[in-house]
Amino acid sequence: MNDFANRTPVRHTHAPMSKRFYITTAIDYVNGQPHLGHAYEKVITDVIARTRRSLGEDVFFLTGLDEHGQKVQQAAVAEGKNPQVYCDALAEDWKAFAKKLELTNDDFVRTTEPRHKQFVQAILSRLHADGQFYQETYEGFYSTKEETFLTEKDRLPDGTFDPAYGEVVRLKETNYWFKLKAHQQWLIDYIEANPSFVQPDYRRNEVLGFLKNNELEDLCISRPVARLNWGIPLPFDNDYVTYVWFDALVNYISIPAAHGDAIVLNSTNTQHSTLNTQPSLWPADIHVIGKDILKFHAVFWPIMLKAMGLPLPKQILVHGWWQKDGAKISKSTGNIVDPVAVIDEWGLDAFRFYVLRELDIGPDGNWTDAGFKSRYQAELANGLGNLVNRSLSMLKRYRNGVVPSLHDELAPDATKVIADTRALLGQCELQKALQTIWSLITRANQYVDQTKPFSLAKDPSQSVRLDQVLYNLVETCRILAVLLWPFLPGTAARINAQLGLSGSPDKFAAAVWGGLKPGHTIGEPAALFPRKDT
RNA sequence: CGCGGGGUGGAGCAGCCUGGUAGCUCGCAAGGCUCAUAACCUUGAGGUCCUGGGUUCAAAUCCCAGCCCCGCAACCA
Repeated sequence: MNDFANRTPVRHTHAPMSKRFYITTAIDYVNGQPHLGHAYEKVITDVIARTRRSLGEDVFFLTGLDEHGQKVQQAAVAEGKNPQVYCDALAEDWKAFAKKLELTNDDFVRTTEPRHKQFVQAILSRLHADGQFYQETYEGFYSTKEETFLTEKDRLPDGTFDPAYGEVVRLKETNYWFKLKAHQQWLIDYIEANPSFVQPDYRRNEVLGFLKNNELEDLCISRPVARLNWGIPLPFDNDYVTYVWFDALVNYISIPAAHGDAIVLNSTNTQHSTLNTQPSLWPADIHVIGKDILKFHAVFWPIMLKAMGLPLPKQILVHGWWQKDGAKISKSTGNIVDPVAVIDEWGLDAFRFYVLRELDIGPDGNWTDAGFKSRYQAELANGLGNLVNRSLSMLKRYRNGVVPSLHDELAPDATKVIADTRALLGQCELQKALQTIWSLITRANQYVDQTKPFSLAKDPSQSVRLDQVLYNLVETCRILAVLLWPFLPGTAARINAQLGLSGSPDKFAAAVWGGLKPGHTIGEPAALFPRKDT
């Protein structure tokens, strides 16, 4: 379970000073159950991470948990537990969830860990010393029930507040604020000059629209301990804890710091350091997030980083939300998809395939059980599974499983698909990549129909031709395993095993025609995606 | 004047930025094949590309106006 951290030092020794491909998911609020949205974001990120590794890059993939805040505190108290004990138990569930999804994360951050808290305090001290914060007293309407300040927007048309807020009182509270508003124009200029910073483009436009039409307010970064004590104390004022921004977002750099990233460690010092500042992790290459937290990542976070003197992440990749059966996913109405239940029934790869194939990164999507079954049956069972099964079965039956001489009739098609897939993967076009890979499956199935190996097998004079056809088919299956590995790692491994190959098809470099050697004996064919007749 | 997303053959979608025979998956119909998970291959039927204007030699695609759906705040990715 806790093998994440152990991988990192090993990789470090290989390339200690070169920039690694650093990709993150948002960290999830621990006080909730993992659901489809969480699974989706993690799977997307995992596929990108696996893709980069397959292409030979040194990758660091981070995911984790946000564990501070009022809700956790309250929930823990309600159960009569210490908040840390409460979080520790939940964190095990989330780690199990990551394992269920077979994520290849290199670390798993928890914001209650000392390594994170220490870094947060260090960076807060540094920024405080730099004069980035100031204190101000805010007076406003406060809901004692919800423990939150209300704004004019929360007023009902008749001027009152919704009864759900309970008693609303005027309250004065002094807090620390981060100087955000001064950087508005800088951020606009930056986003305009860097079109790939926020993707897809329509999300970028949304951010620019927001920035151009609204005046930024400075960011309140603290809460009095009297109101919230489950948080990281401000190092310069123990009467406060830091609020979510300087806690959760900072995970993206606190973990690099914990791994010795020089550029991040330097940022906690006010004086210039002679440390080697050659980057190893930071800046992140991609932050994968949901559309709901776009503002935090595309507005607050860049300005925070600017204040810290750190470079900005290269890209914020924003995905959409899932609906189920055309309606909002809602626990209260029972309109939910339980990813664990789906995985248990259909297998992890079927789940990964559906969410990646059904929905492009960006738009909202719609989960339907019928659609899931349809894709499982049509694309996985009848498409991929059947092609591999029929190809290997014929080699087994007609040639006793021995790979014949090289032949390259399908090589041009395969090579084209390999090149296209590679280009699409480089752009994180996961859905289009899958469509492209499937075009090779379709091509191979057509090839069977056109060449009729089962007929050739009945005519001894066609033996050479049969060898040629069989080689093309089996070699195509081998290449498919390599192309599919980032998406369907288990299936790719099973194809490889059925081909009698050792090792994992996890290197894109192996996607070159002619990899299967004549004389090699394949393993036993077996259905990859058993048909489900229910 | 809330904001955002969308209206394309029976269903679900792509195309629209960078105008030029309307494409994909599923479903349906007919045919072929039998190696394979009753899977595979071919062909076909089926579309006022929401409406009305405009620009253009040419608009699903650009511009204007309108109509209609769907989300919107803490269960939230």
